[in-house]
Amino acid sequence: MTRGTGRVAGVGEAHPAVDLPTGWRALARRFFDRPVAELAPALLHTLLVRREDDGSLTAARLVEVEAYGGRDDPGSHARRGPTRANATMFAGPGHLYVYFTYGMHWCVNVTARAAPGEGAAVLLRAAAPVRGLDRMRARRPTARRDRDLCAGPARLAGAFGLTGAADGLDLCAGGPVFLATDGTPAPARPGRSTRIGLAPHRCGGIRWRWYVPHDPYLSRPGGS
DNA sequence: GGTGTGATCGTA
DNA sequence: ACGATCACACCA
Repeated sequence: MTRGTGRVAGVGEAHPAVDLPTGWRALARRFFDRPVAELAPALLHTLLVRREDDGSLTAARLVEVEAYGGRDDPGSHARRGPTRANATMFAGPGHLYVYFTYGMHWCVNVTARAAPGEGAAVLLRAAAPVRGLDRMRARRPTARRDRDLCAGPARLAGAFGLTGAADGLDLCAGGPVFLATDGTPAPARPGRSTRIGLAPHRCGGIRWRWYVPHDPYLSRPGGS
């Protein structure tokens, strides 16, 4: 699968126009074109949306994200410059960066502005399902409760059927995957912590995880 | 509710 | 070797 062509596995060619529910609007390039630590908390309460093959929408509201930067960020895939696997982190703001980890899981990021020659992206860690719950359940039969469908980066990727085939997709080109807002603002006082799952020497003391306080759909209870 | 562990493979 | 993880077993 070619990168960034507006195609996703199991999905046809990019569709130029998407009929969104009343009050929803797709996020434009300028939304993503800012420093990653500013973009990340601004993504809370926005909607990840996928237009399925049959025209139906799968959507979930983001409640937990993490920022990953460039050479100065010891926890980032981009810390050592571009490689085959992390190339999309260097593709400019508003692209989908999907990577493979632990030999079996996919995780989804949204790229942000970065310094010249550097990369940056926001890991989508958890979301509250909004539409297409049946399809999410079909893709994730091991999820016992609906609150487990998108509670975790690999779970979220699984619920949306996003794999390496979606890596490099442009989120601002009318393609099958994009972000939208229904007018719900990001929390004025988001929860904040260090990032999850990083080896101690890679944390760098950086508190680049943001989440919606007390939200039931977080990847870990209580959020902190 | 919590903790501990095996699975599994592309990349460096 | 090592992961920006998950599901399940087991204990409480």
